[in-house]
Amino acid sequence: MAQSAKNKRDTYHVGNLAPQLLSAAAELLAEVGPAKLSLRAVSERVGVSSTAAYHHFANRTELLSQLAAQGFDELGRVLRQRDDGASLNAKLRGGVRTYFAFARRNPALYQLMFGAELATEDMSPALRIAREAAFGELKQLIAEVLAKPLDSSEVRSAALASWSYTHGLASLVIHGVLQPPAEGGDEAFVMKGLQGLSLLLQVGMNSASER
Amino acid sequence: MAQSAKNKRDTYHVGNLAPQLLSAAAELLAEVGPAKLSLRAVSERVGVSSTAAYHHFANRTELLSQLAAQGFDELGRVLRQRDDGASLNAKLRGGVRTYFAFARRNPALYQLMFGAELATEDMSPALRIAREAAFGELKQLIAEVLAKPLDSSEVRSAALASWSYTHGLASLVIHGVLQPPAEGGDEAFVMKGLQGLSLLLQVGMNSASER
DNA sequence: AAAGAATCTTGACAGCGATAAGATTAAGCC
DNA sequence: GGCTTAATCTTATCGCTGTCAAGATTCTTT
Repeated sequence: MAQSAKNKRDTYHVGNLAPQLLSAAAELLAEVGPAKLSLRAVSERVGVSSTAAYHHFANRTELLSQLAAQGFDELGRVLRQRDDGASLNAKLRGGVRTYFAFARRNPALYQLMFGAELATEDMSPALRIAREAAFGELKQLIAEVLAKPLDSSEVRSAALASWSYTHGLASLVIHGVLQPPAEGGDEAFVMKGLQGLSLLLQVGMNSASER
Repeated sequence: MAQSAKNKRDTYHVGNLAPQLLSAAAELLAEVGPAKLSLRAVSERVGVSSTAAYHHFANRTELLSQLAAQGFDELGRVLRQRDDGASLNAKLRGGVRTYFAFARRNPALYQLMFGAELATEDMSPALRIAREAAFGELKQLIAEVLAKPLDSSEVRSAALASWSYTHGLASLVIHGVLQPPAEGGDEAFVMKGLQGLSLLLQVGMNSASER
């Protein structure tokens, strides 16, 4: 009669299966990665039949989409909480560091969020919105650093470009192409890259608006 | 008796199956992407039984690895041919443009080269070598732009960082997160990002070696 | 020409996503 | 309360996948 949480888990009707499936899927995702995450394994972990999930999610893709959307929500959240008193460069560095740390903390989730698995044109609207919101946080941060209006063209390119750099670095590290040196850790690694990039652009970008 | 090219393709012994499988796989890769590339489809395209490939490749992963290695070879090749008389910034821009264009031209191959599919610790040595060689070309280019020794720490970080930026941009575009605007095309898109990044780093990186 | 190795096919197995049809429980209605 | 209906979960099954084992065919070597 307790209408919310059902305790009789030995047979049949579980009750609020969807969230249980989602959290089991999140666990498994971290363990085996996005490609090898099977609905059967998720169902088994919850203790339910292999096809039970289909009454709560249209298919595997929808379950993964919701996981990814949760990821973008979380990413947006960590990007939002920043030190308002910080200097401009501290703000920029902090953002990059936070983003990179998120990716490193949740490599499998990050792969799912930015991988090919969900990158179809009929992508879930909720996922698309969550992603845009996360990118919005990023633009907000860049706008503060540049002290320019949020939707100016400079802010957009700069946000896009700094996103590309950080995402690229995270992606290369997560996929084992690069590995941050043991000494100094990720922090120093990311910052050194930023410095290298700064130097390079100083040398190689002194003609402003060609073309 | 012609020992190299066998023409009797109606039955049995095909002869030099491996390259045929590879090129069929390359075609299919471009059509369906790395995740959905099945050995059965490859075999069928060549006109051979589903398990024939196992006499030339240990498993699916090895076939994909060879495809990816070919990709890195090609990438290294296009990066190597650059205009020696160009200015520093033209050289840098040219490299970025070439790299990005390669990724755009072969999105599925690029996904395979940098995706999770082959990113295991027991990765094929040949693939690892091919990847290192391609990165070597990149470092070479950056060394020229910076006019510094090839294995200096500045060149390494700058190469790594510019790679991260370009890879990140390519990755975001290929996975549908960003899309280059119709007007101007990829070229302008990439360059605008570089400018945005340059501006941002000017503003946000004025303290050199903080910790 | 015979023997052995290389190459390709047939047959089979387990795991996957997904659908259809049936069993069980909950909720709504009188 | 009891009946009806909808929601939930299970069982059975399909087609597809990678992979292995065993047999058939062809090439190579002697």
